[in-house]
This record gives sequence, structure tokens and C-alpha cells, in this order.
Amino acid sequence: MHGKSSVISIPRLALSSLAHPAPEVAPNLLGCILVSSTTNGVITAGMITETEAYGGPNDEASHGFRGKTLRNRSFFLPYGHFYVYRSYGIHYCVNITTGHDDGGAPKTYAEGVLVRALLPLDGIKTMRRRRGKDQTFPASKLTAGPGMVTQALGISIEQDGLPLKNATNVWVTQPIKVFIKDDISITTRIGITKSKELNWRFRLKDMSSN
DNA sequence: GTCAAGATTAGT
DNA sequence: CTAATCTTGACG
Repeated sequence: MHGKSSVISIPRLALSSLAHPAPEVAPNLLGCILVSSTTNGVITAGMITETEAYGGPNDEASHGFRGKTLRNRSFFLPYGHFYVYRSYGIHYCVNITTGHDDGGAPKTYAEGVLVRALLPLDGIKTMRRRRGKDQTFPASKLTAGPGMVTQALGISIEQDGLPLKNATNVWVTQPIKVFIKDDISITTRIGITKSKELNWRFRLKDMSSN
């Protein structure tokens, strides 16, 4: 993506596609582009290649499982909002809230999709790691890990709770490619100790070696 | 009040 | 394997 064909011209994701349980939405976000202009207005963007679903009444690994707190309150927003949280005190991770259309009523439980990896498409020269020897994100190499996704796009707690619609500086496009079942690997989630049995991790195949 | 664990990552 | 570093829940 450069020059004439900018990610800015790609239509945004229809919010109605988020009005479903997180495990249903998570695979459908593969191929969508997460776009940010938080870094001095420069566009940084990448295609979502890995997601995980969290939430609902029975997911013990969900931050919302034990109710609303100051940290996770955005997770309880209606579908179509960003929930950004600080992980291990040092990283940020970004989720997109999902759920049934409740007419704006408060959700009884939190639900959303964690963005775990991107294929960088735009603003790659602007992407910077906060730590590490090589601070750059090499072009066309996968940006893997939820903490890396937010570093690459300059997403922090300032974007927590923002709506996808009328978003100020972060948004999601419609899918730029449609994937079939065989393109997606479905496994258990990473880095959790509870509700480990759920197959709620969705990855595009043939990207792991990239 | 103390303490341990956590949807993580980089360096040894 | 361990450090870095913040929030939460359990305990008392």
C-alpha cells in the first residue's frame, strides 16, 4: 500500500459484522486491516493475520469474567469499541468488542477479539519498537504478538474505549481478502491457564514462517 | 496492609 | 530462564 492505493480509501468494516459472539467474529476479522494515525498523523496499517476470542459467560480466561473494574470497563462496551489494556505492566494489547445488539443497554458480560498479529502494509518506516536492539519492523515480515501489534501502530491506553465508528485515529477496514476454512488454523489460545480447552485462536496458515 | 499471578517480550 | 512493571483479587 503506497501512493495512490492508500488504506484510507478502503471502506470500514460494517459494525453489524461485530454483532455476534466473539468466537464467531474472530475468524472473520482475519484479512481486515487495522489502521492507526496516532503517530504524528502518519498512517500505519497491517492486515490482521491472527486473532483470539475472549469473553461470554463461561470463559474464565476473560478479563471480564469477574466483573467490571477500572482496567477492563471498555471490554463491557457494546460491540464496535476498542478495549486496550496494559499487559504485565509493560505492554498494551488491543481488542475489538463484539456481542449481540443490545440497543445500547449495558452488557451483562464482556466479549471481544484480541488482535495478535499483523502483516504490515502501510507506514512500515514509521513503525518502531519500544525496546530491543533493532527498533524497526521489517517490511512484509509478520508483526507477531499482541504487544508488538500495538507498538507497531502506536496504540496505547489513550485509544481505550474509542468507538470504531467515527473513530478518531484508529479503525478497522472491511476484509481485503476472503479466506476459506482451509486457510485458517484453529487452536487453543496462548498464554492462559484457565479455559485452556477452548479452540478460540484463529490464524492464517502459511504466515507463521513469514 | 502484603503477596502472587497475569490474554508479554527481550536478553542471557 | 529471568527481568521489567502495573492491576487485580485473595487474605487477614
